[in-house]
Amino acid sequence: MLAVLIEAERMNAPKLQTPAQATGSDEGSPGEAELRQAIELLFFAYRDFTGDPDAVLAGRGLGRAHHRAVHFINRSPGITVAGLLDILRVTKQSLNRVLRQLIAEGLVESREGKIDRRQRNLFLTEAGRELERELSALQRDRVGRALRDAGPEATSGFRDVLSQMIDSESRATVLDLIKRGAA
Amino acid sequence: MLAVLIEAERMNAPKLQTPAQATGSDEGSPGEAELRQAIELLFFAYRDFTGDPDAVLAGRGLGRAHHRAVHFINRSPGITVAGLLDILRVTKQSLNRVLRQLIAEGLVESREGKIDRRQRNLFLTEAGRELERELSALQRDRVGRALRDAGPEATSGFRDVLSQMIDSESRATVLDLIKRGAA
DNA sequence: TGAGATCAGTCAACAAGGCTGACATAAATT
DNA sequence: AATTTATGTCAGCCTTGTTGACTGATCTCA
Repeated sequence: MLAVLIEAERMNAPKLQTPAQATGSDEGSPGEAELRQAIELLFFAYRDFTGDPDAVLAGRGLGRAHHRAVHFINRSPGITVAGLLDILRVTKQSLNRVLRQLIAEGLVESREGKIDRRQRNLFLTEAGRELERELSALQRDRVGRALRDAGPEATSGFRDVLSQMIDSESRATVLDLIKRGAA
Repeated sequence: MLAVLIEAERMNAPKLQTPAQATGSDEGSPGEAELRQAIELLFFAYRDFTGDPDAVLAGRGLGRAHHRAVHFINRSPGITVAGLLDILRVTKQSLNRVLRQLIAEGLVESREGKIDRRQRNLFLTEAGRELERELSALQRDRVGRALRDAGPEATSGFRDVLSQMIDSESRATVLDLIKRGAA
């Protein structure tokens, strides 16, 4: 194994090519090779980013879908099912399966809406908050370390690029959602 | 629907909070709210990033797993099954199912290794290359536009942060893999 | 040369988490 | 009173991951 990959030096991580010269594109616009690198970087980074929580969740018989629900319920306690559907963009059947499990395991509580009694307001129980803290601690460690090591300039570049990657029609809405805290 | 999200102004995307003051962390290290924002940004951006190709693939009866295989075969023509397993980190049964379909559809060709006849060297057929071009064009458009709009400074910050997010044990190896082109 | 390791492929069974379609109920709205 | 909305649920399907067991061909090494 590792056939292709063995001989890489483990220390001093090789810097990726810098924008300018590297891939020939005359101006500031990224060349083909640069784009491929960015795309692959996204793939590998995202894989490791989701890897830590996945491992914890697997031990509990839960999956990434549960993590997403727990994250957004923690973030906006009392969020309705429809609100969560909007954010996650899955079908209600899909979400419902996840919520049912979370409620059965005592991680999430569903209360009848006070203004509109058809709605259900979702909350984490203490056990749910504990799980959330465990999962987010892992991701905050990883992301926090990356941002710190890369520095504040890089951090703002990272944010700018990711923001621009969001569908332009929903960008403002999504960024606004992200910007507001728990609310 | 969109209950929570409606009233966001669509124009002039709201800037996320800036590192310094915003979340109280005394020094340059990111605060809790900043980290949550970065994590959510990653989630939303990655979702849209994978959305374009997913839509095309769905029309062909293929999925994201096929995309990954096609991408890395295109990138390293002649790669062996073991090499691909190493990169994708899935089981050979899982990969084999995907490869079998790709070969059956005439998108991938598997040739007996010349040096080691146990190995199989994988190549895209012309149809495979065409699909690859279609898929990567979508992603290159999105990522290219994002990098261009965010500028070269942001681009390098984006790369730095993502690089730091990769597991430190495999970072050098992975970055080296990314850095080399098709080779 | 012969034993054992390695590369690839396969079968079977299972689980997570997407999806569609059809329906039911309670509550709100018109 | 009729209709719409919010939620929940049943049933069935698909993709893509998993484990475990086993085969055949080929390479390597003692």
